[in-house]
Amino acid sequence: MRTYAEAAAQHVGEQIEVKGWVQSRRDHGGLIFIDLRDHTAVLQLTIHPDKQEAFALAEEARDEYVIKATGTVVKRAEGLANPNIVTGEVELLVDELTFLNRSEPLPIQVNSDQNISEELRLKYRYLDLRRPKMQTMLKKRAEYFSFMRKYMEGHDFIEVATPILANSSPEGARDFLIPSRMHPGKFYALPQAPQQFKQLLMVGGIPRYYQFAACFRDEDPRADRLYGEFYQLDLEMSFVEDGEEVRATVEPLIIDLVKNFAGKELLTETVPRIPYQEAMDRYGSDKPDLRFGMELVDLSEELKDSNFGVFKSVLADGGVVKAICVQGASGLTRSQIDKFTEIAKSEGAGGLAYLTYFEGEVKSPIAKFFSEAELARVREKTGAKDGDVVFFGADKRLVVNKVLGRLRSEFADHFGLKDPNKIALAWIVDFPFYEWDDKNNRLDFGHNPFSMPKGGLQSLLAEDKLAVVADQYDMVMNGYEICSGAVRNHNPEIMYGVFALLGYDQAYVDSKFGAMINAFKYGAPPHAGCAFGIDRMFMVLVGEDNIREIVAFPKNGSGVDVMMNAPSTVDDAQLKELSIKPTVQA
RNA sequence: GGGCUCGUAGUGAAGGGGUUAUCACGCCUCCCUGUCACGGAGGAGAUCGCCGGUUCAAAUCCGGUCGGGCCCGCCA
Repeated sequence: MRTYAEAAAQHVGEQIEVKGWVQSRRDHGGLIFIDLRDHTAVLQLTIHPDKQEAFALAEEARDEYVIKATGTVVKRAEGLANPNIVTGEVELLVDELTFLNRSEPLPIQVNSDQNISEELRLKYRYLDLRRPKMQTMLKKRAEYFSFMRKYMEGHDFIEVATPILANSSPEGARDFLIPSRMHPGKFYALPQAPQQFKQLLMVGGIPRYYQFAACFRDEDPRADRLYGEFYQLDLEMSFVEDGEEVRATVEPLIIDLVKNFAGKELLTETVPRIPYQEAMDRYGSDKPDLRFGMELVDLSEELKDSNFGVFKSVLADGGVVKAICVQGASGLTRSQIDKFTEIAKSEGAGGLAYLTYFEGEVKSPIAKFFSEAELARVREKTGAKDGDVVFFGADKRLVVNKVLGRLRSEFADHFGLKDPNKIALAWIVDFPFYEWDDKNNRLDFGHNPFSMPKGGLQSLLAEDKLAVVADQYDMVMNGYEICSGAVRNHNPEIMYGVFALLGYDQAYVDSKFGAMINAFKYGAPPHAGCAFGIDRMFMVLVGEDNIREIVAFPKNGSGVDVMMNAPSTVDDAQLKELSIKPTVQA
């Protein structure tokens, strides 16, 4: 069987057989056309009444019937070609027609561009996948995987599969637990990432490992975060002591993907390395979108003597006053500004003060609190021009950065500053090893407890534990975190040390990470690696803003597979075998 | 767990206290030999998510509830 695209191009004049779905049927009474669809194209079948059996069937054909037709590929007569389809120069003059399967009227239309609710698309995903957009997506995704695999193989990475039935990990996300039949009362867990296994591979003498790793986390989803399961391009390299070596190894792959797979333009050929603190100060985010400017400006010094009560008290409490200048924002309506204010509040701001520059004047309810000199300094430092608006954040540094960082992104969306044809990459480096947990009022790990503190054991002695820096790095693509990695801690002494600072003793570390810490005692090489969130990266590369668009069978926002009805109840016999007794009735 | 938002024939949308709830696609019947999102004539199909309240009267207003989406929390 030939594809329709081939048939059109190479088999004119020949007798061929085609199979496919009825895309549409046009019945002219004495002549019937059927647009037949396969995975390559749509081909017009022409059925004349002199082929009695075929014609009778053609009258019965409906959308999405699966049919087989034999006939002759003929060039269409002058003026009858259809330039809108690839097979438009030809048609199949049908001799015989067979129904391979009928179709009931469809719950969602396959041959239409109309919007369909995601709920229905997911319920009838097998129909949704027939649409050209989804067909293209799946093909593109396969190509994407192939692209990455070739690169990894070409750089001496060895693919190793690690267990799916693994152990519950004490830190991190919520686990998916699997009850053990053979060991009643005990549980496996699906891996949140193959972190420990890949480090053990390094100890096992594998020089470079990679894997398309399935990762499982039971946390609430987002538009850029799948529920339950997702894939990482997971990799690790032994005898690496400097994270730059990992970054330099994988960076060309990502650049190649941007330029040659996605066909997009890089904002800068050289990928900047931005220290975490600098990213927070300048962009208010550890995953800044660098396609646009609108950087945060610190005005604490310039406004330290202002008469504005809010700023005054914040600065007195050791807080900061920062601002972003939004170009052309003077045209925002009151209700639009209210919306941005709500967003600011949702991130912890008390309100949203601003200065509007319009027709040579500064207009603002708060302008009267500032002296001419102060206003001049604000204007100079923010670079505000006529038509711009300067929005302020005043609070503790962390809060201000978060609020203005979010606003920066929201304003960029509003004003269309996120060029879909451009990709901006950055490495964010030097993450803090520890951070302060406000809720529990204690020190906690910032990111990954397995990364090496920069400066090793010595660094842990620092007075300010929050100043300890992890040799850890994230890659950011257009404001999305697409990769996280680190130079790992392969030294048992330092491992015990980083946990000791949080009050965990040696026995605790042994009990939780026994296999790994034990392995480190037998000649573990230094190693480093990273993992790319490849679903999310694919989403950004193909310009989608919802990650469910690029997955064949995603769960919905409530973690439900609406097509398969998972999760579901199970037989009592199954539960009994697993020694499980539910405390709630579903 | 919290905030915002949406829910009207199979699908997508319009309407917004008062006659028979509007349109497009799809579906059914009939006509049609060059269409290609064919065309023409006719038809069926909706307890306006659910429950309650206000009212002479609720799809419309109010309260609750269920379901979807986005966000916060969460995601070492």
